[in-house]
Amino acid sequence: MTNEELADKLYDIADMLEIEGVQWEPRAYRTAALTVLSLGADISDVYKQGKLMELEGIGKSIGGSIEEYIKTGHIEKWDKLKKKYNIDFSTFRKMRGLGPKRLYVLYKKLGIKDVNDLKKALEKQEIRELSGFGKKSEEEIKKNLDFFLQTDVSRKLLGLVIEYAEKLRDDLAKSGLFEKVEIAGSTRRMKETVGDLDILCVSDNPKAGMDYFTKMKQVKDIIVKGDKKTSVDLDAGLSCDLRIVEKEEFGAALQYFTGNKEHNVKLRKIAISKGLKLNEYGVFKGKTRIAGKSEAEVYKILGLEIMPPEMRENMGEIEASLSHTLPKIIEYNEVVGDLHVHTNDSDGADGLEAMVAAAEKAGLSYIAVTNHSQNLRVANGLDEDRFRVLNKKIDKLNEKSNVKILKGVELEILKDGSLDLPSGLLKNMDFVLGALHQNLNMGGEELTDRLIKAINTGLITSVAHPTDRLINQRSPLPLNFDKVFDACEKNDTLLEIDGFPDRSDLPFDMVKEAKEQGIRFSLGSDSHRVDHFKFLRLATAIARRGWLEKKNVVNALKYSDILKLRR
DNA sequence: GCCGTTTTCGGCCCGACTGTTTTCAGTCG
Repeated sequence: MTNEELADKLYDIADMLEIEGVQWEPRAYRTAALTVLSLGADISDVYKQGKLMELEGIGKSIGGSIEEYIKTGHIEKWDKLKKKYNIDFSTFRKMRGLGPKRLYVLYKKLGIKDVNDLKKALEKQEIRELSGFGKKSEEEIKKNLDFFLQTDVSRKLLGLVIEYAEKLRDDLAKSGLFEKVEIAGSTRRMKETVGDLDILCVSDNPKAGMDYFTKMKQVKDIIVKGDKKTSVDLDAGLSCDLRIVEKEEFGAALQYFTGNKEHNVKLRKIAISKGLKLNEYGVFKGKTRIAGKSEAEVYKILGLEIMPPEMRENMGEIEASLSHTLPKIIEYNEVVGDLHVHTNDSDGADGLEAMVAAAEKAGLSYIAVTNHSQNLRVANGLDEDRFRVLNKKIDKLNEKSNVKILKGVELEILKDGSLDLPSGLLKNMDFVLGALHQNLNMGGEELTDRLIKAINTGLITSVAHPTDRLINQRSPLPLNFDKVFDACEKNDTLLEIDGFPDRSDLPFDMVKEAKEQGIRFSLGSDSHRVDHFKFLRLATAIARRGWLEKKNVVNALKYSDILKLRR
């Protein structure tokens, strides 16, 4: 049983209760479902620790249902409701345009249970005959179904859309129709994955602005179009909301559309407790706007210090802000080196000199060249002799290079926890990334012991991409991270934040946890070619989302100091 | 059904857009 499966059940119950016309329960179930979804840990572990009821939005009744589901695999309430409403809600939730109420009408009148039934009914043009529907509704549903069936609905990787989003922003700005253009939403928070793009503009001619937007070459289809809000599908396979507001509203709107949702809900409640109202147009006392021009002004009037967008995930930042204990998180320009770089000596595409030149162009003052070790044959891993040759080459290049090069390795941690290269060589390396790549089909406990044994050699500087997850492709390894963190703390071993888009590993919530235990981090782009250095920015974003300060990140050290990391 | 910086009872974020409705419900974010 996964958190996602449980969340689906809870969302189903919410949908079915909404059909029943029940007043507030659906909201409670949705809150609980979201809590389960965004939980860092496995829900059954939380249950075993007896901490279910401590979770936000989970009380006696829903907590009981979760317990029932963990123990039996069923929730009686769900079973009962599902007998009345045998609809494939979870699939329809991923499709746009049909909510519980209209799904129920389709179910009752036409017997539509799932996407296949819907397709048939559309072919027969039955839907337009229903009261409350019409020709336009039917066409809209068909359009949404086609889009759903053709498009990969999973969230896109930030690293693959951020430049596209920035170009879209710049193209809008170049039109001259907008006073301001700003990216908001999860892209502004630098979340690892992005569902759609949110762009916020100021213009005194919204009609012309929206016309320009909907005619841009990136726009494939218009979903809704108004003066304040327009939604479109883009050629990049994701949708985009454009909002246009007045200058005086810009800060409130930027705050609102940056989110995340739970962060905003909490802010609104604070506003209410102060007798104020917060919406995307400002902070209001009665009907008078008392703030809204800038984000800082909005936070200040609510009694909060503003925090960077990366921190706005309702992970304690509002409480820290209220108590004036927000950390000063690391700035992008404070990261001066990249500590995970490959060359064509192992599986990179470009040579050492080219990579160093690209690093200089990226404004870096040093890089660690960390090619794979011999056992990773698929990546052309290097043996001891080849490393000695490469290291000599690095020493020579270092004499004339502006960008300093650390002699490194991304070292295989073998099946039994031993290291893939002799310790004599490793002791002369400047930076050793320990990595698990092979023989991963063992139990969590064995895997944890294997990694800890390697850490305890004291020869590993940093643990590469610690969970080994690949977003949308591969689950994290079943490691016991409490134990791994303890081992890192004891050996003063770093954890890596790998910024390669589908890795984004360590994930930000675990970064925050490890930081609280005093562990330090290394950041790496995991570059395999000259244009990959841009991923260091994504690693830095994860560091910021995990509340890391300058002192927690070794990439903020000078070259001479980073050499001292090795004993 | 959940929750508490005026509350253990009585609230629950709130606005934009669309279609089919003649004043609003459904959906989305």
